[in-house]
Amino acid sequence: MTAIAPSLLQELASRLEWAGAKTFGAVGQTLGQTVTPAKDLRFGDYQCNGPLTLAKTLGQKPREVATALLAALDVADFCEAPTIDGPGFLNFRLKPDFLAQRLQTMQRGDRLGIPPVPHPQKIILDFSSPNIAKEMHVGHLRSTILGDCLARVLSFWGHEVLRLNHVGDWGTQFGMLITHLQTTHPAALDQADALALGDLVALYRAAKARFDEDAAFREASRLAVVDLQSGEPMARLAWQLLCEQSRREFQKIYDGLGVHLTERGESFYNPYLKAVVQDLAALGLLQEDQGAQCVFLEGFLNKEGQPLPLIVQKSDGGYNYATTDLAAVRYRVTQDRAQRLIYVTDAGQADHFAAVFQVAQRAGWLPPTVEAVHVPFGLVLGEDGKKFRTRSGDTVSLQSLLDEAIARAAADWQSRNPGQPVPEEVVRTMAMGAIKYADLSQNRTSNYVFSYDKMLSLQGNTAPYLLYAYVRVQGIGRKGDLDFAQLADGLFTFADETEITLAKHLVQLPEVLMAVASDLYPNRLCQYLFELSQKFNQFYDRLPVLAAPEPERASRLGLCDLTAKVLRQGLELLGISVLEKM
RNA sequence: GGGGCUGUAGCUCAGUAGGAUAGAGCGAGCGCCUCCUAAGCGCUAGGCCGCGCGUUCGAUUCGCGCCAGUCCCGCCA
Repeated sequence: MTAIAPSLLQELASRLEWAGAKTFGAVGQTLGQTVTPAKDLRFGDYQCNGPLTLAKTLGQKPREVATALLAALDVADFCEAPTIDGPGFLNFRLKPDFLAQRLQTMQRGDRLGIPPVPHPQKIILDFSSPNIAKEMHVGHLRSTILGDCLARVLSFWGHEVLRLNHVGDWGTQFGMLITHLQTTHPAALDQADALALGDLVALYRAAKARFDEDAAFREASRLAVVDLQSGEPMARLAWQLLCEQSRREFQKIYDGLGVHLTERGESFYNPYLKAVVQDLAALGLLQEDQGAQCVFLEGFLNKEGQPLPLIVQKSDGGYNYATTDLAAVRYRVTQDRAQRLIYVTDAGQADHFAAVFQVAQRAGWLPPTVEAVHVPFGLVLGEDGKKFRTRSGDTVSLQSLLDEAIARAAADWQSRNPGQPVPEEVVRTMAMGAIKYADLSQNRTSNYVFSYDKMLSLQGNTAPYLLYAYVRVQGIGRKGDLDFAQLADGLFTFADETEITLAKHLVQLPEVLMAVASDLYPNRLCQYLFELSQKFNQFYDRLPVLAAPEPERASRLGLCDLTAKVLRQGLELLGISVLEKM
């Protein structure tokens, strides 16, 4: 008997695929893709609806298809005999013996029994990407949190993940800013930290306003960009000072969130921009339109039905973000040798990335062997359902948002523990966990309503609820004081339904982590962990652990220990640290 | 005007390669601590799955058309 895959879903899929092919030929192979976790636990643990669909193609009755399939299907090593129910559903139930054995495997391994993928990929994950000379704001929060979580999950599977911070450190805004500073704060151009970053942000706004209304200023700014791009020393120095200052501010936030990134900003690709345009021209993809160099897109039409252009060189000869992104794709494929490019940016950039990927493919820079994918996400809204802003209408700086979450978590803790000193680490962990979990637990494609009260709540699908479940389970483990390394086989026995329910949930971890790695939806992992906590709490409520007789006591301690390990690992993959006491 | 995303319980949201009685949390009501942290658990109430048409044995899911919200739409990123 061959080994059973860590993902039982995948194991069932490949067995069904084999049995389907044997019974019905090529059309039967697709049966493997029709197995899902059971919708209702009364039906079993996994279900396959394939026979109903296949029956139509084959012109047979669904139940006949199911019966024929079962004759060729052997899952007896981990499932009870499958049943055919309703119009032709196949239902599978895991064998308790197998469950016990699988839990033991998870218990003993340092990776919860999940081996890394056999063929790791080089993956570039592009996320966070704030703009130099501006403060990070709530809009950067989702990219940073989502990107970090995806990086952690992909790394867990053994992929080589390069986390790139594609910071906005180049282009028109620097021309504006430098020109404005020349007249208002010349010291900032050649002395480090002459301005606070907050002032810099205000100055940036002022510069933008001048740029929009003052033609002379616009021209001066344009010349400043030219200076900068040609490497003129004074412009270069000013640019470096501004970048350094911003970088330090960003780092404070990344440190607070526990997020690591490699900075490789837009300026990095500057030397490659010219070649992008030249090579597009050589490939015959480039056309001039109103003075700009464009690639006309397939499938993107304007209101007259004409193809829309992707501009890669402006009429003034400058390059833009499309050029940079094309150069980046090219560099990441040829120099970094990436096999998967992932961009975590807001949904508003969907068209832009679709256009860039299309042009890169047509130019041959993005071969079919490399997957490029935009991971879009919705807006962060305030509780009024409108864009998240301060009361005065400004965008909320990320630092103030994090500080506010910590302050509220501290106040909440104090109200429940009057007169006691507030444990800084506990409060910090809860606050950061709450912010991350609130974001990650929602389907990223929808807009998300930011609410301190909800994310910090101890009830419901929140980080504090999960952290508390972990604290409870660890409390038992400490008192139980069992050395699992010393225990022989046969640790797990199931006397009660809640134990089996918990056990079945625990063994589903691999298939959930696989789904997150392929579909890039972290909310699935959150859902899994929340359900795990609920199932653990039900078990905890119903059954004694420490006071139970052997062998139940050791088995239940084993379930507690494994639950703790899965919770800790799962939360770590979300970028959330656990607490031992609350 | 064109395109993307979204529309599911009072609120915040899951879910669906088309399938068995549509799920959870919060909020509301009721119950459970001589017992491992009650920051917990159980029960009850609450739904034309935005609207209409179509494909299908079967549509919340797929297609088309509306309606509403939101974002994007050649030289910002």
